[in-house]
Amino acid sequence: MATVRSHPEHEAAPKITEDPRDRILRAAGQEFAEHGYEAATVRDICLAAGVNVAAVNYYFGDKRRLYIESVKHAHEARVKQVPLPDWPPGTPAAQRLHDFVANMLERMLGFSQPPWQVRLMMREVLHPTDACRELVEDYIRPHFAVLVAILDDLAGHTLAEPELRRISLSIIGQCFLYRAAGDVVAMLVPSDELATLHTPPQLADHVTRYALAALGLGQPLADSLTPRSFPGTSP
Amino acid sequence: MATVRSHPEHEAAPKITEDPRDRILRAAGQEFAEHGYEAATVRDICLAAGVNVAAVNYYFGDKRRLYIESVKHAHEARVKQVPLPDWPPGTPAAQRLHDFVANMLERMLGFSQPPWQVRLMMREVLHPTDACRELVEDYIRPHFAVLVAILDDLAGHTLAEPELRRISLSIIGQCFLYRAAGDVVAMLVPSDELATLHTPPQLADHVTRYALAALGLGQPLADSLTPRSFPGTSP
DNA sequence: AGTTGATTGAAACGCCTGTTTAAAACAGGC
DNA sequence: GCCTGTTTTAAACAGGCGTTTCAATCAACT
Repeated sequence: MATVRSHPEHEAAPKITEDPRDRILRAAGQEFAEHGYEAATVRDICLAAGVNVAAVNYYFGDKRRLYIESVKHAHEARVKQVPLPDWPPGTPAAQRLHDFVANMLERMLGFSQPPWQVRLMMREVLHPTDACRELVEDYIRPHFAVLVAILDDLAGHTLAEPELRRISLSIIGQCFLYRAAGDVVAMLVPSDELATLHTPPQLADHVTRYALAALGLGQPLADSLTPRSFPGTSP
Repeated sequence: MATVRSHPEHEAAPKITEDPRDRILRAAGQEFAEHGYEAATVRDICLAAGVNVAAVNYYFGDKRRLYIESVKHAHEARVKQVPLPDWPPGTPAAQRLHDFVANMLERMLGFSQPPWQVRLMMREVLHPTDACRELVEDYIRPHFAVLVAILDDLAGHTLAEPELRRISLSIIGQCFLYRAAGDVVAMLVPSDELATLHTPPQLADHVTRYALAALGLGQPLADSLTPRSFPGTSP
């Protein structure tokens, strides 16, 4: 039963991952991300990983523990892939906000990394299981705290924490929509507009401008040409 | 076991739905909403509906068609339950925006109706199937158009359609987050704060204020006490 | 060589799935 | 009453699921 690895000598063969455990973890992540926990089958995972069906029991015990391990695996890989910028002291809060939003969007939508990792984590967010609490504490809450701190600076420390949290959630929600409901967004927006205006960089600009304008720190999105008293009444 | 029918003549007994077809549809909606299409089982649905397993085949053909029918069923019920306000002419756009957001939040989060209907539709948004296109065309796109029109009025017809769409999506995203990732939000926000500030009415106020401020039509969320040039640098 | 213990392989185990069958129960018209 | 068409029933079907078994294989050590 003991999992004794058998690479006693040189372990410098990082080209192809020949460790069956890692192969299973990666294949499981993709299958779980694509079909969900219940619909993904152990047989398909093992087929994709090129191992026998008994391997998943040998290395992980059962399907549930394999799932939890694969979520953690994807999560750790993602943290390494797209770390938050390390801002030098004195970086303006407005720029940090823009960087933060761009980073979040790149992490959620970017093509630079395999999409199944984010899809897997997204499933946990939408329908939490045991693996979710760990995900929140290790990954989401720290990011959330950074955003709250940026907004606190941005507002000149005049806003209470609850209000900062609400604004943070407003910003996150805008990014989240594109990740979680991207297919529907694509149906609502003309395809050419989607390709030009709804890319991660463009969206980062938009969300940041929106937030800054709402805080009274940037110029409003609509440079009011109508009287401010009854702005909406049609002429 | 037998569901004895005893209303051959007058069918004016709308209290309890005794039509097996409707019972199956409702039970299927709940099961599909809770577990998803693949994980929900025909047997559980029939058990909940109090009918034999063969009934689903008799009335709907197979599981897939039952699913599509149950999505449409829930969708139609929801449209009747929470209709958009019918604003009298001259209603200020700002108020229409607030009403629209409040309506959307009530539809997504409100306790006044069974939650499984929205959960079912949410699944379609997050992982579209055949039933999704119909949902978008009949339900989502008209609502989206209303929001775009409100924002167009609000901005005094100075913004281009693409920009109006982006702002609309920003507003929708804020509401969407609470519905789709509500569990994670609850982990990030203290529970007392959640109960007071993150209720549908409170959120409607917040999202509306946020939007109005961003458009330069309301007072900014942070009444800038810090210089506007480098607002974020810590003192 | 032979031995040991970690890995792998093919096959089988129950169990549950969606779907179908054929007979039974029912309603209404004669 | 009998007959007809619709609805409901219990039982079975073939197939896929997660998991287990046990013998075969392999690498390393004596």
